[in-house]
Amino acid sequence: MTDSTPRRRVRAGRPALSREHIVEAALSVLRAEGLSKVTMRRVAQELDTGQASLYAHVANTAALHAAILDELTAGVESERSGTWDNRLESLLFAYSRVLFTYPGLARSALVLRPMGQHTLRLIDRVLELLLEGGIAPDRAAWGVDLLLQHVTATAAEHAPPAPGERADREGAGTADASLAAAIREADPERTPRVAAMACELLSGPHEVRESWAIRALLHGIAGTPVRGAEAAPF
Amino acid sequence: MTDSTPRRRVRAGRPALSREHIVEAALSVLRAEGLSKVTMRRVAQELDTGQASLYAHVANTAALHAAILDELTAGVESERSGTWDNRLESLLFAYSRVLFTYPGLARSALVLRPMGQHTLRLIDRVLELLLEGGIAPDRAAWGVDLLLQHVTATAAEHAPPAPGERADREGAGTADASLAAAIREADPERTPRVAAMACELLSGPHEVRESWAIRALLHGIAGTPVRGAEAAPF
DNA sequence: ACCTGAACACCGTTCAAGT
DNA sequence: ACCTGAACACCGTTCAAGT
Repeated sequence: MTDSTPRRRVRAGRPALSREHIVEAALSVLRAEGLSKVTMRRVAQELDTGQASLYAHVANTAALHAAILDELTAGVESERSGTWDNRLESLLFAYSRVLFTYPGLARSALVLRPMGQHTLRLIDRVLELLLEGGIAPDRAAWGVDLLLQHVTATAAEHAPPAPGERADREGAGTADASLAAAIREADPERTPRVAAMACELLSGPHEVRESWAIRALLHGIAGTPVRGAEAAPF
Repeated sequence: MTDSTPRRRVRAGRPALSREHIVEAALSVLRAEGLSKVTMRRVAQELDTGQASLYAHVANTAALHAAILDELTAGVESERSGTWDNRLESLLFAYSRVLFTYPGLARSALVLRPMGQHTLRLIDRVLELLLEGGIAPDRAAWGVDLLLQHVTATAAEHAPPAPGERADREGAGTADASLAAAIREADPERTPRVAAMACELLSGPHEVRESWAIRALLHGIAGTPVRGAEAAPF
């Protein structure tokens, strides 16, 4: 907004570097080649400059990834009709879809804790829906974290390797499969319950489990007092 | 396992390399220098060999990290007395303590999904306690995931930078602080609820929030039917 | 079958020097 | 103030050659 006169000197058509341009370039690299290629070097190359130039606008690689995720969060919206809890679920699913599209980003998100404007909007919207559902403000405030954490962690866990993200012979994609194998082959002596309940542990398509999880979270958030040390009624 | 030997005393007479020796060496590097130093090169150096040698016993770096975490999980146990839910909470806290000690490991755990014998034991124990609490088996089976996911994600989010894990001027440690700042400075126009509830959003010491979260999860798991598509009663 | 040195193909970040 | 090339200090993984 400050520079209305782009001084394109070296090479025609090359605008001055800016945080905005950098994030834009990073996004295009992300879409084309996956998060593993969103490196300072690769993004700088995309902008026809040296990697060192980016550090004037972005603190480090983690900050760049956080900025990307916040940008992608801009498009996350809930359905406009339906009950509050259905709209909330659709909002979380929309966010989940972004994270599943770029699993590497989901994996970083828990650490990055991106707090850009779009992420704040998302938090605000979740809060709004929880309050609309009549959930006590103090429980709603603590519940937001729980809901977004769950969605993010789930994407990090279950999302397939994705575009250019090392789909090796045994990448992150087989994590689910090897987990299933480990549970199915559980020793009935050492881990009797896992062995006995292998079926239940591995049952259900992802969507159904996810829907259950969100309902369980809402149920727990709504029904668990913040102050009282007394046990919740089971 | 004996540790706290500053110099490589491991493989004194250079016995054959084995997966066990490698994990042991990796653990000692972890304890001394943090996860970021648990690299194929550094561990190989610890064993006085070339990095390529490790690949005969460990698939890749991720597998090595998973093996380490499973090993650390061996010591995780619940208190022996108290109500089932208090014992469960103590079990989760014990696991949490391991993850908080090596935050980098927590950060990887969601992706790694380590499924060694000790992790299976932990799952078995959680299942046992849920069933003891009278929670329906199908809900308990799906609930285990939710509980362990939460603990892991929380450690990944909130754990401080730790030993040798890049405690830079703006490492992962300030994530919490910058998040707090972002919420406190939230624009009342764009994000009115975040601005209005900043206090509630940021309130409470970690332990209290964590205890609330686990109670909320248990409450939700116990009270949310797996099959029924009907909304849970709020 | 296991072990090894060396190489390949990358990283993030810093810094002195330019403009 | 911004930009740059070059360098520093690392990575994971592969591979041909050894034993």
